[in-house]
Amino acid sequence: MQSPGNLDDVFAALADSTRRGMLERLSRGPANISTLAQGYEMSQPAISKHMRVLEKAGLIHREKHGREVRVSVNTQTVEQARDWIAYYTRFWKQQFDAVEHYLDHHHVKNSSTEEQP
Amino acid sequence: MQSPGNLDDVFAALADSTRRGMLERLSRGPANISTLAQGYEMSQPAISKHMRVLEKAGLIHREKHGREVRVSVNTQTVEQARDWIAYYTRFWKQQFDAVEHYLDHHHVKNSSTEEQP
DNA sequence: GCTTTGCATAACCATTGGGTTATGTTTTAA
DNA sequence: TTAAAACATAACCCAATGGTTATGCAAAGC
Repeated sequence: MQSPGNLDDVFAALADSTRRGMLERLSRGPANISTLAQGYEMSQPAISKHMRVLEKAGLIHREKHGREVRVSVNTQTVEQARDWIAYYTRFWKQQFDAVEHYLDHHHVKNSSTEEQP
Repeated sequence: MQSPGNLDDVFAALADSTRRGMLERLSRGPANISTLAQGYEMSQPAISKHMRVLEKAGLIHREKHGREVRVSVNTQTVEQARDWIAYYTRFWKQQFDAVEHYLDHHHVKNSSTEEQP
């Protein structure tokens, strides 16, 4: 049973283009591991390791069907990561807009890194 | 000039609670590095390294003011990461909902990992 | 002027991460 | 029943990460 995924593991799992590619592939529906491995020039154990990382992060769910493993995305964990960013983005943009507003009202655009002599 | 940040670097930067803590702190407004370091029991060079990671990822912007460095969040990069997740979340949830719908119509809930004998 | 403050940088160390080859196990196909 | 397919696991290698101490350096304070 994969944990809901702490953010350290979740973001670390997303920090690899191979794993992101697999998740993108999974947006077209669940797939076997060998299917997910298509197009990646790396050994099968390497793929296996990536799956472990994604699973430990709680980003995917595995289902054994005979000798194959069907993988699907755990939307809860994915939304958890998105929500962390989305929550703070609100405040970050807010202050960003405030600076824009300030610059706009003082007609000093393009001065972000300038030093006044 | 920091790059717009490729997703590898961005997510890797987010995969550390110290750095996420600093970004959270920055949601209350820009701050000096020494201010950001408050509450973390680690050496100053360690903090410096974290700042470099955040900057290389394009997540923050530095502004020298005398001997101090004012740090603020680069909202573009942050939104870029959020958008990647948000975009695929749509499809992931879609198929997730489809499965839910299927299970609902066949009255076979709680059967995700069961094997029928 | 001299000292302290706020950083950066270098050199080092232990751990982790992403890859490999080799091997094993279970299920399916011939 | 024997072979092949679809995985997992172990042992290893090398580069990257996150921390340290030591040092340097420019700006501020006294």
